Amino acid sequence: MKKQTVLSKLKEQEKLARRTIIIDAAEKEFAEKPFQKVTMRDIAKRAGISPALIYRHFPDQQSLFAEAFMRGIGKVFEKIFVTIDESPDGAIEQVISDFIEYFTFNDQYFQMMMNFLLGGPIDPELFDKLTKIEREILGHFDIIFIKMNADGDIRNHSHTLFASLIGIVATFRNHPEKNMQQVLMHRQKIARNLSKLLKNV
Amino acid sequence: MKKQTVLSKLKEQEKLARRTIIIDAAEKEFAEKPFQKVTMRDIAKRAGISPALIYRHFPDQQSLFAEAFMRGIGKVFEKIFVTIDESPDGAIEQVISDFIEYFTFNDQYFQMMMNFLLGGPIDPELFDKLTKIEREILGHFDIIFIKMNADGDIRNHSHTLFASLIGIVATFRNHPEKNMQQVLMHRQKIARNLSKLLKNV
DNA sequence: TGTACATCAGTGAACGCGCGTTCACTGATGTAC
DNA sequence: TGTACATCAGTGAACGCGCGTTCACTGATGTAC
Repeated sequence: MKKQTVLSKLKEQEKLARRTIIIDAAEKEFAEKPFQKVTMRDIAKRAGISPALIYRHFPDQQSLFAEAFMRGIGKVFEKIFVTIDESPDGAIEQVISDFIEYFTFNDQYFQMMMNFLLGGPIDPELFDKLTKIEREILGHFDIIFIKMNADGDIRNHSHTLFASLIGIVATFRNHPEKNMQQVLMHRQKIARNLSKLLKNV
Repeated sequence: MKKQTVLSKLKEQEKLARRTIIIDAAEKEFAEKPFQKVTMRDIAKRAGISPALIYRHFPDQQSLFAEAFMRGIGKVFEKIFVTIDESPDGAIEQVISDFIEYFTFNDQYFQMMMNFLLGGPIDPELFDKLTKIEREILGHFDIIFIKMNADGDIRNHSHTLFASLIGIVATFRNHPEKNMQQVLMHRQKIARNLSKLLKNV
């Protein structure tokens, strides 16, 4: 292997490492305040770099936020998908409960998801990525209902499940200083009701 | 009746009329673009007045938006409440369908609702009003389930219904230039599935 | 090995814009005497 | 009935601030000869 290649590989890694540092910094900021309030300056400060440097790694704010979002939700859904795939009956209760729990303790990502869903027009490339994720989720939800031998339109059930989960997290939230455990319990209670309903399909 | 009283009553009416004109203008703007993009200048222009004048009637932007929102959703829910009250069985399908239809064609208000739900801290007075509306809605949803002789925790069913409705509207939306009728049909399809599930409670 | 030049990560300050809100002022109408 | 003064809706322009993004520059490291 040529020396140049080695060096350029190191350069690549370095670049990647910097990207990671920036995304980490962004995540930390998101954890502290609503993501709408997180500024490029905040992130730069947290990462210990100049704001301008962020633009050497991401074309704009939306791209950075999107990448942080992808990385964030990637983890949960991988776990959820494994649960679905490995369970003989699709483990609907577990899936619902994991979904609720994750988005309760990572509200940043829920907020971002809502923002992508509700917010106006976005970059087409980003739109494609999000559509792909949504399809993946629905695809796996289908598996649940197939394993349950559900009657009727499987995809329709998946849509119902997905929408209801989103709705539960969107609707019941931190009233001024109600703590997170209470919110979680309330959501889980409604979620259990939902599970029960969906068991009869 | 004294002349002064008459005059001051007219003054009052005039003032109220101006308020109404401003709210109307705001609603018209909301109908044309996502409410986040509607500016005070836009509204003033639409109402044919100076931006500064708005501040003689509303202390700030949030108050104006909130009032427009209240007026907007007030209409649907009144109608929905009547449906519930007058139907022998609570008319759950009708209620679900009306809810979906209204928020499909009045997405502005849905967006505002989401904004209040998700957005951080708001004026306490406004918060109270919104909480009151939510309670009213849940209270009427309770009536549905009572009329249906539902088993188990009634309020929990109402929460489930409310959350799912919100979720359906939040989740399935205008993909770039999919027309509103198609979106409505898709939502109604999921909503019918939800109705079916909730009939078994 | 030494020198001139290229590359490129990295920077702090500045640009530019949007937008809520306020300011200082006008002019019409009402009121007191 | 006429005059001086008060009130108040209404205005256009300006203030102020936040924040994404870009600019012009620096300095370290690599490369060619």
